[in-house]
Amino acid sequence: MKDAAPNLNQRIAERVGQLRTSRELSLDALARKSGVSRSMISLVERGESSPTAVVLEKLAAGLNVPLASLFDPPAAAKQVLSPVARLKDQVEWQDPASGYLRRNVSPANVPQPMKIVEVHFPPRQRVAFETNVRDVTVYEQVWVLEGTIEVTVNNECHRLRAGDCLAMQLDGPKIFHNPTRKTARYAIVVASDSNGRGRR
DNA sequence: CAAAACTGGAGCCGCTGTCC
DNA sequence: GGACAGCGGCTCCAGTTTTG
Repeated sequence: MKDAAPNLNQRIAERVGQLRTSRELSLDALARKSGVSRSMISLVERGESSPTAVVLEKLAAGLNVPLASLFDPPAAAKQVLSPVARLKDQVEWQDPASGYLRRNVSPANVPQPMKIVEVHFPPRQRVAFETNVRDVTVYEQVWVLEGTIEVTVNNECHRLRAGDCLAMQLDGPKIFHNPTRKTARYAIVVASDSNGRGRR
């Protein structure tokens, strides 16, 4: 899926722009909320930059959505809401910085509070999310399917092997690290407390 | 060391609201 | 209606940081 990347950048661009305007945030306002410069946000919204996972996570926090929902098609495009997401239709995105590959497994835009994401995490790589506090509570569970990863949440490091599952809340910095020489594969289940709140 | 990602400042342009 | 100010979006640029 190499040629899908520009398409996906376009999708992220539309999605970020749509979420920002729906929250009535200017570039400046989102820049202040997310900690990403407005120049960068402008580049992302025009699809002229390949943002890293760290930047996207900051933007997602500023927009009060889970990172995974930045890969959903824009609301206008959700004409047919299928409860099934076929493998070929599941969006894949690769972090240009670490090379980690994530796939949104869950069907896009279904009105449910949880999402499943599959991640292939390259050997020796490390991704540090700052994870700003959101107005809504976001919960995550990481279930390791293959290999070993270390997840540091609130300064506590958890070494997870195949079959292990870690539950955490997205309200502080977290670091994903694969200390081994083998790609790790894990599933993330993300759920948010989206009970209407999130207005601030 | 080079390239890419990223930041922050400055300037330009278009739109909108207000005042005379 | 025209002048003006304020705001938002975009672009350019110089500089820093990170990564391979």
